[in-house]
Amino acid sequence: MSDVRVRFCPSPTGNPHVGMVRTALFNWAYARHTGGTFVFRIEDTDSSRDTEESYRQLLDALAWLGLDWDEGPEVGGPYAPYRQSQRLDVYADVARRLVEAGFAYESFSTPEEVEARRRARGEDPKLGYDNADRELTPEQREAFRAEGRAPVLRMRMPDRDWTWDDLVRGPITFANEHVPDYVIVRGNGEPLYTLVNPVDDALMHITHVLRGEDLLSSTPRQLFMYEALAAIGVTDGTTPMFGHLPYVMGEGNKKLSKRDPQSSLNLYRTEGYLPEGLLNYLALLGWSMGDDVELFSMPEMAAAFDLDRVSANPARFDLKKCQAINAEHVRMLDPDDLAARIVPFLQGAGVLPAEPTDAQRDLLRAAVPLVQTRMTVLSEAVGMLGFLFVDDAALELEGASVAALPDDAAATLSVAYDALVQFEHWTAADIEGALRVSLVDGLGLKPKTAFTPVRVAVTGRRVSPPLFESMELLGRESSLSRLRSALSKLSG
RNA sequence: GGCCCCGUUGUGUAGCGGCCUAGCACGCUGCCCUCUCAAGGCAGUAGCGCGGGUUCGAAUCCCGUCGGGGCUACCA
Repeated sequence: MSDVRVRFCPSPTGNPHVGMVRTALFNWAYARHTGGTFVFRIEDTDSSRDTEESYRQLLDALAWLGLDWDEGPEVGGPYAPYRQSQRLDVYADVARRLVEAGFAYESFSTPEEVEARRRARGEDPKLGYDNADRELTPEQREAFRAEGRAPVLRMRMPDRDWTWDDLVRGPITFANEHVPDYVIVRGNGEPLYTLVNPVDDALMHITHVLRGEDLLSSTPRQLFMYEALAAIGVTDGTTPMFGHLPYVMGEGNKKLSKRDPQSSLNLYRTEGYLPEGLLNYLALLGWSMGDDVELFSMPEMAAAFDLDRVSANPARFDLKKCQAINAEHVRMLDPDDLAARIVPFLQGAGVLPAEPTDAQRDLLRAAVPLVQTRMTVLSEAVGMLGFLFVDDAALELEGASVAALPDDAAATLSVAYDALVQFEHWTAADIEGALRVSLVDGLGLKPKTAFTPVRVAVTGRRVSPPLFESMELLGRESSLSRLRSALSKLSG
């Protein structure tokens, strides 16, 4: 095992989204590539926004995706607990020591007061906090408390510039005046991200921080936090390397937001994307393997993943491309595996019962090769294969498909029935042969014209898996029964 | 407004000074194959934001400019 320690530390708010998954994936891949440790930490210190349901979904999402973590909820680890809501005493202690050492101080100013002061000085009110509370005397602080004010805690930023060598962007510098005395603890005593994130990264010995670009500007303040933590003896002073991942964009030029339906991981799960397909696509958003290879498994990605191939420019989420990548993964699946993955979708649609019979499982397994190259997502199996499992009497003929049939469709069906009913062999090749002789040769129809009415009669749709193979799987009795039934519907 | 990041076809990328008359994939268009739809095969479409430099030579290096995005909270 290498010394590399990376982490994925989402806040449990709302539903898991694809941008979050991409961040998790890159961290996971880097840990697996380096033989390091992947830490999963829950940043649930905002009691007003965090929910238990969101927490459960987070665990469920990573498990479904197969992004296994080495330390974190449910598996534990040397720095447990990994839910920040269970570590509040740690942060309270650190905050107290930061104040005692002079790195942090109590601040009573309200945002309105800060703005008013800046205006009075003829300054831009948007400049933010003005360090007014830095040197309050004990008497002044008492006076504020007497007014009923509860102070926040702010870091006392030293007067210097901040530079680091970003893992994906190279050297980045922020000038001193653009890094404010930021708040680390709320007036009500709740610690903020600005405190808990670097504290835990330091305590958990994180070596590489790979996170979204939105956190770029908070890096300077965290750099100082590391120094402060070392100075008060909380850590040994090691600071992680930072790498800021590009945004995942939605439609237009906006960052993909949680509100955007296209960003919802659950959507992709319910539509039947394969975890490996979704992850493969997401990997392409900001990383490339090179050598014109863009189709790979997660073990292959882990073997190849390196930070120097991570791009800094924002990538737009392209559903079409995502579908294409997923379809490739569907095709790469072993048919038995595909069949097993399809079962829940057929069950969910009521096509299969909760406990499918052996005959149903065999039929599905036999049918899978017919649809494997035709599917983009698993949920499509319901529409493609449903006709195989429904009772003959319950088969519904799609209205539009029936309407598009030519006028002589009934006659075609009649001839087809007569040709097949006297036929004892029931293999795809025999069925095809019989229908070609009777319809194409006999009636002089084009193959497409000849077979479409039969297809609609047997499968209920104009578009279906290959007809003759489908009829073989369906069996002689069902096939003939459906021809009879369609014939009477068309004639009547 | 200030700060920071980003800038190769519609989209994602390869490219890290000459192999680029810019490659690959998705998309789109056409053709082939064909029992429908797919898959597959073939062909086509479209790009280095702009302007200066540096250099014998720039998509690749530098500067400027324009454009896009993010941050600017007692959210993360």
